[in-house]
Amino acid sequence: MTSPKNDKNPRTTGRPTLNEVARLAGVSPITASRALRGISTVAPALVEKVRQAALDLNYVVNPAARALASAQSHSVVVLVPSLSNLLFIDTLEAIHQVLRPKGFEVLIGNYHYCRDEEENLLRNYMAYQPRGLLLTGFDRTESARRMIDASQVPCVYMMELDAGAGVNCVGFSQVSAGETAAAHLIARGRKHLAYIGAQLDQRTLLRGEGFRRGLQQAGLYNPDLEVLTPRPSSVGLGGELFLHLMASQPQVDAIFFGNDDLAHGALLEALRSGIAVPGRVAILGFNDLPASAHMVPRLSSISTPREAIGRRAAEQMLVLMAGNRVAQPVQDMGFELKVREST
Amino acid sequence: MTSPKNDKNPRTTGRPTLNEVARLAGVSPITASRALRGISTVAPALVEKVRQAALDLNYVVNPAARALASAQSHSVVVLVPSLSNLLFIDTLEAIHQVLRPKGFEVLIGNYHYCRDEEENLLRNYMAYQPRGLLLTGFDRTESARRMIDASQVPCVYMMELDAGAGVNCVGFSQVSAGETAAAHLIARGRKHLAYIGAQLDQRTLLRGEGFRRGLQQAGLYNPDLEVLTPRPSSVGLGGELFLHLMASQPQVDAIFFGNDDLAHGALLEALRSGIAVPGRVAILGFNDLPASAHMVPRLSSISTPREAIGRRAAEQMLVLMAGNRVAQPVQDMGFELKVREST
DNA sequence: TTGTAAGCGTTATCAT
DNA sequence: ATGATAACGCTTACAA
Repeated sequence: MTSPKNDKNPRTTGRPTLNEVARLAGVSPITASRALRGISTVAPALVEKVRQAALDLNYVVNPAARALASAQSHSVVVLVPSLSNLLFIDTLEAIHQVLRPKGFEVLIGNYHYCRDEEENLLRNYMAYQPRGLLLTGFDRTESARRMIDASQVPCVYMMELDAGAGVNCVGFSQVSAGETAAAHLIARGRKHLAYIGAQLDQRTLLRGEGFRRGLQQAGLYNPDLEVLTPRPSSVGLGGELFLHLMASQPQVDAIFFGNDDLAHGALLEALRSGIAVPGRVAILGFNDLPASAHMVPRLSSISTPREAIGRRAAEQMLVLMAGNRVAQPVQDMGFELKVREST
Repeated sequence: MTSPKNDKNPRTTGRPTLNEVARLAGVSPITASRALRGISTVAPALVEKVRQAALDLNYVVNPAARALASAQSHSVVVLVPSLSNLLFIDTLEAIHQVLRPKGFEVLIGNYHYCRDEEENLLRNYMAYQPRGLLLTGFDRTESARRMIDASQVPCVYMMELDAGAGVNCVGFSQVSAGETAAAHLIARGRKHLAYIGAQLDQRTLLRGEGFRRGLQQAGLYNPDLEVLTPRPSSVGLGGELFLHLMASQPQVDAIFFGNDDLAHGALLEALRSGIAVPGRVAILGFNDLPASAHMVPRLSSISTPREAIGRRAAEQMLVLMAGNRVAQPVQDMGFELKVREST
């Protein structure tokens, strides 16, 4: 004489089921299912009834049952090389914002700029039968590549651009960002331009390549002024590398940093040791973090559309997961040079 | 005459099932299930057989089927108020590090310091029947609270401490952190001490309260020197509030900032406008972000054990999810005052 | 347009 | 210690 469903049954969750919604709405379960999923074959009046019943019962679908019945999960895996970089946080936020309202759950993996770790994460997350893969760049192990191909799971690559057949990617040209940096500093009349990059991931390398190319075209390239280290990028490291370079190559009059953290460190050490910026040396950053506009002097930087990249990539993913081909598989979201006081 | 299972059936995933493993091992599916789950009633010899069969077939359990049958997922929901703060990133990383190897998937929700958004996330994520909840602090809507209680899902609260019965929490006393800040600045001989806090979450308020208490005990409290704004915390805002306070209350000779971002902004603006730090005004931050030690002057700050909090909270959760009670439900991880140049 | 029947892959229950 | 059986809550296939 109590509640009709057995609350003590450990196999139930105690939550209302689609059956109960259907009963309350006076339709069959499958009709309720269709109504709730917005399948057009259901009469508007019934849809309304079912909606109301679901609301009344506080019904939420059981994702496990749905996934089992349809052999499709609703999870999308996103793999990024770092979380301590605001860059990827902004991108992740945007992805969440697009995917969550559509009922997808986002599984985040951080591989700490390590190819093997990315491969591992991929292998692990594949067990969840993800509906989609959002990956960062194109630099990964052969096994990882094979897993992705073999899985047949739709994949969107973020941050970089690649014209390969069947590749969906959203980003910008890292190389031309580097070229733009070079052009800007050269236009400022600088003659001894250096590049400082850390955490040598593909994109840092690509930017350095663009920068070098720009210098070469102007006949200003000097390999001694290229500082590359695999150490993880940080404010402290930026300061350290800056001081070392200024001491060993005193003729340097402009430095392009692979990212803003490094540039902040340089600015701070310049202040501490009385090196005039941009008087003696111009400093240009990359990514345009929120703090950059407030540095002393205010840091010129190349602003990257990380939020837009996340949004667009997620939107592409939605199209792909719906079984369609995206109209424009390669999306160049560009970048913007912000000229402030440091250059 | 082809493969025994119909590869064209859209309802299957094409992956090997427990049934096939069982068949290969020559046991019943349930025995295979038990063997794979490490349930002790299975004979060692059979366990070995099943293990081998699973390996041979490259079997991975179907999480959806498992969740449906057992009414238990393997996902743990973590809700944080922000991701743009390195604080929570470090905590999340640690949580992942503990939970992922144990086979749990971590679902992250960012509620942007908004109680209603937290409530929404909670409601949404509850549909996944999470096995555990890792929440930030104790300040939430009544509905959220009720949902948590009603769900019976084990919960660990991070960042703050609370001696309530049956509450599992890992953090430190925000109030005594504030008191420590006051004591330090007072010991430095400062007489006009201000508190600047933004993004008025519970913890910022609590720290302010501790700071105020410290000042009151020394007879140094002045309500005019308490600047609280709900605007989101940022470097830019810190600079702005700093300049405004110094102009309106020129007697101020020490400022405790609710977090390091704000303090960085203050330091930068002090530099720009020639306000001597710590000469004219001492600046103390909170959280000790990586950049703090490199500011000019180097920022004194209260360092918080965010990584340890995440790790410990996840470990508590593991205990709880195993159905046990944690030995020490309230874990004070402390904090550490780092005295550098700015105070 | 709606409904019936069956099954997705796993685990709980209860028997042996 | 092992197994037969019946769910778990939903969706696909097909029928009406």
